[in-house]
Amino acid sequence: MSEEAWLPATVRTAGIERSLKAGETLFRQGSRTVGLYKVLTGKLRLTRVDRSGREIVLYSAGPGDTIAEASLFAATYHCDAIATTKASVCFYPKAALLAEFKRNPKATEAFMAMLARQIMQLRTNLEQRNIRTARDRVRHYLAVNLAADGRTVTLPATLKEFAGILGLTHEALYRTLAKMQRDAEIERRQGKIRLLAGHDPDHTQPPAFGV
Amino acid sequence: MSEEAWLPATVRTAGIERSLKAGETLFRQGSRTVGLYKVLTGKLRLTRVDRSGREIVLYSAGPGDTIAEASLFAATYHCDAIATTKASVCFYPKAALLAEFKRNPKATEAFMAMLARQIMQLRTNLEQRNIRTARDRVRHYLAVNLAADGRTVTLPATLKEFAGILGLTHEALYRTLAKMQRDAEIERRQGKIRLLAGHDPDHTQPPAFGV
DNA sequence: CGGCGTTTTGAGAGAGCTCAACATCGGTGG
DNA sequence: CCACCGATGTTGAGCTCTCTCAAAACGCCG
Repeated sequence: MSEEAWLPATVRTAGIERSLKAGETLFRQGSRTVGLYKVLTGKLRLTRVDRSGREIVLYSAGPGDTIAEASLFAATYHCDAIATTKASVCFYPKAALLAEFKRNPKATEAFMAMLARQIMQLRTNLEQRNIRTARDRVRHYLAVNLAADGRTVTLPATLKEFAGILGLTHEALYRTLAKMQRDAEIERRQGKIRLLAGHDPDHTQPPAFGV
Repeated sequence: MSEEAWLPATVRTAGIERSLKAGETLFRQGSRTVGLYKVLTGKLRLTRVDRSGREIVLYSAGPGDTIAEASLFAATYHCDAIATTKASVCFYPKAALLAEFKRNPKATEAFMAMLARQIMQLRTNLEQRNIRTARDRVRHYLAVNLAADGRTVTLPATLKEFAGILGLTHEALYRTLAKMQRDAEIERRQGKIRLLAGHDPDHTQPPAFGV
């Protein structure tokens, strides 16, 4: 997840850089955990393979994101990490981090907060997967990932990747986006989507009180 | 999530018990966070309401589970907590916990580990939601929730609740279970499901290496 | 210029959702 | 003790939506 601040300088310097070619594997589900990684450049995806051999995307990590944090406390990784594009990561050994946490409460709290944020993010993803129609799923994604202007969203590099994140086939996504364009609900330009007037996003976490 | 050990005695005693009637709300999405809760008896469900007004279950918490941990670091709760049955919970004020974490590294590490486990759990749920057919979803649930004997699974109190956890309509679940019984894949007896021979569960996290 | 992967569009089929009716169970009150 | 009532459990039929398989532009890179 995107969080720059939690790594104290002492640990940051212990990081070991590594670069990966597109398609290269960083770690596999089941292999022993050695530490966590921070994405410097490029994109990695965290995936699992279901029983029908289909690859499902658990998370798509970009620069600044940290991956495999949860594995700090597990013996083995619980998903695959594969480079989607050429990428470079920084590796932080498990022992160094745990030692640092023992010493530095600040770092600990920041790390905990990051884990907490990640949990919320995952809950949001889970919510997303419960939406049945492709159109509403796209809408939900847009609502959650709106830029500061409240009108545009930057899409993942390829639509195929986007489809994977949404849990749709790419065909279904193409069709849905095309339909939404025809209906003047969105506008697509160079990897960005713009919501058009009359189609305000519903805020997934409204400041709603009251029973 | 189920974890008994992370609460140090000093904080445990700061807990305030509270009981809820079936259907009563513990907290609502959007309201200010005051702390986290541990379920003592009964069941609570964490839900969100999607735009179509449908309630979706993010998590179903039973005795021993802790809920709203992530909210420790957030200003507002990000989902609803509603008692499914008559229930009692123990409330731990945010400030007390944070203070304890500053003092007690052991507690901190245990809490972090719990967050990490929860992340893994959520990833598993996410994986589950990617399964399209009801039958495979049930199979996946069974595989992940098998008791020690490797053959039986205790279901949630009602099938409706179970359907919610699986992200299916209750009708679809009824039909699927009935079919699986007809096919002699499972056996249902008093709230439990038993896998029958010839239908070994696939282990979702196999000790698989290779590649 | 020739692959190779992404982007599109087409047609068909399967699976769950929706709406609807009915059975069953447990608790409540007459 | 029994009738009533609400919620859960169960089954039926039709519909809609995505998935799947297929094929064809399009873009990029060697």
